[in-house]
Amino acid sequence: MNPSQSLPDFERTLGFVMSDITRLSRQEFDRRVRRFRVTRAQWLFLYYVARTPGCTQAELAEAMQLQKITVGRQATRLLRTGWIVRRDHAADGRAYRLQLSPKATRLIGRLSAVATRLREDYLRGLPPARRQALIDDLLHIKANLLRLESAATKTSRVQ
Amino acid sequence: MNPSQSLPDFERTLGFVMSDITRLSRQEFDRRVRRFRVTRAQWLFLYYVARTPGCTQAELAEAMQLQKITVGRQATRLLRTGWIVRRDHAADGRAYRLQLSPKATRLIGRLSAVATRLREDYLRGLPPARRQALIDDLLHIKANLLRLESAATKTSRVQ
DNA sequence: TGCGATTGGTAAGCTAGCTTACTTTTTCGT
DNA sequence: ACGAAAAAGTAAGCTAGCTTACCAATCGCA
Repeated sequence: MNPSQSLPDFERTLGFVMSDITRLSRQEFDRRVRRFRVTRAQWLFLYYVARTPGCTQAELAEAMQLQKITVGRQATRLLRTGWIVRRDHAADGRAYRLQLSPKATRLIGRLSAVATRLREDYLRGLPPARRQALIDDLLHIKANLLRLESAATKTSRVQ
Repeated sequence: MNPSQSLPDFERTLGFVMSDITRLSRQEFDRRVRRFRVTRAQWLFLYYVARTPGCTQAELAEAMQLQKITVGRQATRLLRTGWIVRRDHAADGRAYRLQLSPKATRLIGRLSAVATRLREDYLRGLPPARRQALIDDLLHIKANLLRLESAATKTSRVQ
């Protein structure tokens, strides 16, 4: 008389497993970097800025696939806590240019090492060939989703 | 002179691809069910309640791997909009029992069909054997993460 | 050259997660 | 049988995402 019998099995479907993995790895990562007093969202932000120093907030929003308001708020928080600096854009009076502060520059390397270590930990026991197949298949799925997205938003995609 | 060269390649690492997939599939799902006026978090909540009707909020938090306050707030929202009903627990004066309202019961089947269809869409072109390998590998990763989690929280896991 | 459209950024207000702290009720060991 | 510990739920206040709406600066074309 288990009432769940009429519903499709979902504990093992892709979406559920992937969101489990996303959640678990986020939690584990957060545990490991808690001592740096920076959240995962903030670390990601800093990571992207490190890759493209001097970028504007709108460029960052495009790269991180976030709304520009989300980026703007995060930038304000990171500014307040001294992880980034905002400079006026020389050629565009509306825009800022974002740079890492020195202490953020020092931090990035260490956080990136934590991420690499975590990845090694959760991939333990998976042979290289399986890892490659896994990433290939996930990229295949991502391409499918991008196709669905562009089909759905051929009208007025507003980033 | 690309400043990113000193940082490890990450666009193709597992974490980034999986979070891309999670985000893209969430967005696509939201697009497809927007007409039902229910968010993904709310649909998930209803789905779990459908599987275990009469559960308490604490049981639901355990099953969904959320904090009980998160479940409690969502329950309040869903109550306000008439998707669930709360009954007093007969044997425990502290607890509620959660049930789907009739309109939610009617909804679940349709939403579940949307999810199934979406899964078919984003798996298109991936042969059954690859699908099986993919889910096996993801479950392997999840098991690794669960081991890391239990190692980290052998002291005072507070759910 | 000037004006309408686009773009960079912010504001307000929502959902949804978290931690910490609390009240009330129940459970369980002595 | 009673008192301490555990458990169910809520409150407050945070991060972080979203949509919609809005300024102000810039661009582009007629």
